[in-house]
Amino acid sequence: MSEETRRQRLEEIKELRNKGIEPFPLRFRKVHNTGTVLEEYASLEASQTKEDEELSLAGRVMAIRHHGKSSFFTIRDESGTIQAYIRKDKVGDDSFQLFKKYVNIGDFIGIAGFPFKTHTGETSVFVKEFLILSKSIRTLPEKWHGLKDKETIYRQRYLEMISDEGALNRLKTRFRMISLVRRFLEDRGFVEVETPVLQFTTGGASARPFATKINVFDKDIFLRISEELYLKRYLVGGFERIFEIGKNFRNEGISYKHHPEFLMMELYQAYADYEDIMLLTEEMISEVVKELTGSCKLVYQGQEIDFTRPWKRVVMTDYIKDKLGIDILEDSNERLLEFLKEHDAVPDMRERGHLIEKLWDMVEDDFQNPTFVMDHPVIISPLAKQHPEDERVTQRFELIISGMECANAFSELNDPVEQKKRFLHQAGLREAGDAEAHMMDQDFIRALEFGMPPTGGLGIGWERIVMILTDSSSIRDIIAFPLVRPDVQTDSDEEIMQCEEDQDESLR
RNA sequence: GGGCCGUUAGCUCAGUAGGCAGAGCGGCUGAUUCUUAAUCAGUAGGUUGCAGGUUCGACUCCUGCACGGCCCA
Repeated sequence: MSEETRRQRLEEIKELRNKGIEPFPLRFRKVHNTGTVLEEYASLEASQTKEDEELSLAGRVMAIRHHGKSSFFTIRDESGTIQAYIRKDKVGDDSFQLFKKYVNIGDFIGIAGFPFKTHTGETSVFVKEFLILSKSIRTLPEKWHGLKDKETIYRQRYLEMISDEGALNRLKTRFRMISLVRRFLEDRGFVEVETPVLQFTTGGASARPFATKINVFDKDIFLRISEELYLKRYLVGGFERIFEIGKNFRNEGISYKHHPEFLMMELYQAYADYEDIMLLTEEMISEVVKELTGSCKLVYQGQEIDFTRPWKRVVMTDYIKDKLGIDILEDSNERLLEFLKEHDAVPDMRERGHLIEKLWDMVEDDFQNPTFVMDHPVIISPLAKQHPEDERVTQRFELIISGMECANAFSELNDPVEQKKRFLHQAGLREAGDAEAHMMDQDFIRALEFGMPPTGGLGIGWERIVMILTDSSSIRDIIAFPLVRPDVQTDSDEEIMQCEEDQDESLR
């Protein structure tokens, strides 16, 4: 085991302290970044030195190549990796011995020196002084093959970040994207607001919530499944353009595109309808894609995806009729069920809405390029306003990219009487055993009774879009710390024992 | 929930009709003042995921369990 390596490192820490060297000092004056240094001195000639320049860098030691009286090593900081060169005649015997004996791969060190280029033309730092900033007592994953084991990657993502630059960049893309979305919306007058995560009545989506207990009230309480119903209360209160970016929680399965806690963005624009929102969605997403990839076209899992506007629009009922020969507005429940039976796709719940959802699932995969699927039936859209030209459907759209639902939007239902009717229908489904049906939210109805302006609303699951931007096959690849089943062995016993052993050792 | 696959040194991976458990990287010791997957010599490191079973003998075959991955619901 590398238990031996750990003990060696712990021993070295003691030795350093005995020499009066603190292996975990408080701070270091880091002046330069490796990235900017590499850029700034790129034009040096091979073998050229700049002895009058002073550099101060810090980072993790990623590789060391000892050569007797000199050593090359690389350090990595957030901006990149740079090579450094340390030589006995430059730093003195003691310092050089200290480096050779006590600096290991994985340690953080700070270095002071000057820039130069090696004979082979690599920009490097000639070390005049160094300082150990943090000792590592565990072995890093192998440098060449990196970390491959999915389980270790998910449980110890920091290891993947250290050993796989691609993984680090995927996460950086995620956070950069969120920042771009914020700026985009703020530039257009949207205000970022917040809504409660803990709710007694969850709503705004069809999903099972996580339930917990709140002690002060001794009552069951849920984690939100969407932000919608509270955001609309802001509109009742007088806000006109709002958005929220935050985690939502759904107590459902995990798949390549589902994760129990996920990033949701919702926005609401008063006096707008779903047409306005469709244009906004196109503009926002294509701008973000272009900013992050430099192009409107990219390849996702071997398939080209073209974000060039305008995006294709498809009316849901027409598409299903063309594709499956089923009229989801007119055909009887028996006909729908019969068709689903033929295709071995009968859902657990058999209310009409479930049958329609299932039929849609059968064709959703057809869309690779961004496509708006529009005008969903009222029965599966309890929060959307009816279409003035056809009362059986709503002014709603979903955005499908690479077969994944990436956005959901509608002209918001603001008629309190109609909304109550829709909730009552949902309550009926709940009675019938549909755990995902919407809960009745009396206060929300009351809010609507005070009046909410006509409003267009939108929800985007940005994580799926990051997947596409980073060519990730699973949503877990762009969630830094995805949910994994607790590993009893390593998460408790072993680690606790190890802590105790370390304690014992330090007492000796 | 069902099917398939995986779990061997810190990491990446080999392995055998069932017959002493291997390599590379990393570690340690030594050599080496322009290397860059540095090189060279030596060396340590394993409850083969866990628990049973079959067998003279199991990393290998069987059963159960745990964790993970992929596909399906």
